[in-house]
Amino acid sequence: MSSEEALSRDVTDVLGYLLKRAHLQLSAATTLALEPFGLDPRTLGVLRVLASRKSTSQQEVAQLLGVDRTSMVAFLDALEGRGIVSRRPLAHDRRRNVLELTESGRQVFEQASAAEREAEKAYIARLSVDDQRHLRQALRTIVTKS
Amino acid sequence: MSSEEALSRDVTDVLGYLLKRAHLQLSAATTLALEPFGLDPRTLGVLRVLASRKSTSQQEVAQLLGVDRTSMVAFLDALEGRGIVSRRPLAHDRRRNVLELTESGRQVFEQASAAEREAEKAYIARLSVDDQRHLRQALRTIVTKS
DNA sequence: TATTGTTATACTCTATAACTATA
DNA sequence: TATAGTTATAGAGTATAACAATA
Repeated sequence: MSSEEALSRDVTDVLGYLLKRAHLQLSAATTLALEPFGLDPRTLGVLRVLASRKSTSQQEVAQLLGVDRTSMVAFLDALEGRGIVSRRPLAHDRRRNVLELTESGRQVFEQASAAEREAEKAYIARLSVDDQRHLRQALRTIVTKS
Repeated sequence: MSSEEALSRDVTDVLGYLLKRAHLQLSAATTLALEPFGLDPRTLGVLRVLASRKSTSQQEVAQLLGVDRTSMVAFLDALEGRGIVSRRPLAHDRRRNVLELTESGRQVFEQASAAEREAEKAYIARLSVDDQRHLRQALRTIVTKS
């Protein structure tokens, strides 16, 4: 590669910058949109996993979200304290906790999920509908391993 | 929004997840690719700014990269110690430091920049060339403010 | 002996405030 | 008084190690 080529590379040519900035910008917008519900994007992610499964353990949620199991404890302490999630030992393996959305937890989740979706829509509103679809699909493709 | 709609939303439908994961995955790959040069992606970003400008102050670099000016100090301490960047007070305003890539710094930058580019190419290799272009363009569009 | 949840700890990254030297 | 660089400090987020209860 010639020196001129390297020199001509702008910050907005660096994919890492673009992804980082896009993530930070959207994250800020989503955080704001979720504030009225007392949730942040990561906590909503926990609720989403719980909403999509009949019964889940803390470790299972952690693995699905790609976070450490120790990170789950504080999340669930807060969610349980607010009556959004119930946590009780599994009958036939008392090491595991069974996690479930409460009825009010499910309502909070659905409202907050809708707010998150609106924030995303607003963030990519400058793209055509086709470009929005292509962006999502391209990200899915590169993010999916193997 | 109906309950079924909210429930059907998978993690890979959430744009925030996709952007976060893509950023983390690419960041890991780029970090690995830059290791032989003793650089990480953010430090290479500093070098890129210096390579593209005749003369720069620490504050100017910080603003261009969107980081705090206090973050620059440690980066530049390390880069100066390795003889990659020179730092001297500006003659007619001795509060400011003039930052410049040294000759060997420029070589390191160009080699590392090429390695970064290769890592990016590999990361999005599963997309068609057209889709790669569209992805970059879509990200530029949404990241660019106003 | 291995696993789940928990706690304590440490490490990275970044932001805030205060200090210095210059202007 | 305002600004550039610096330093010290604190906060968020995450990872590691060790522990108790259970299998």
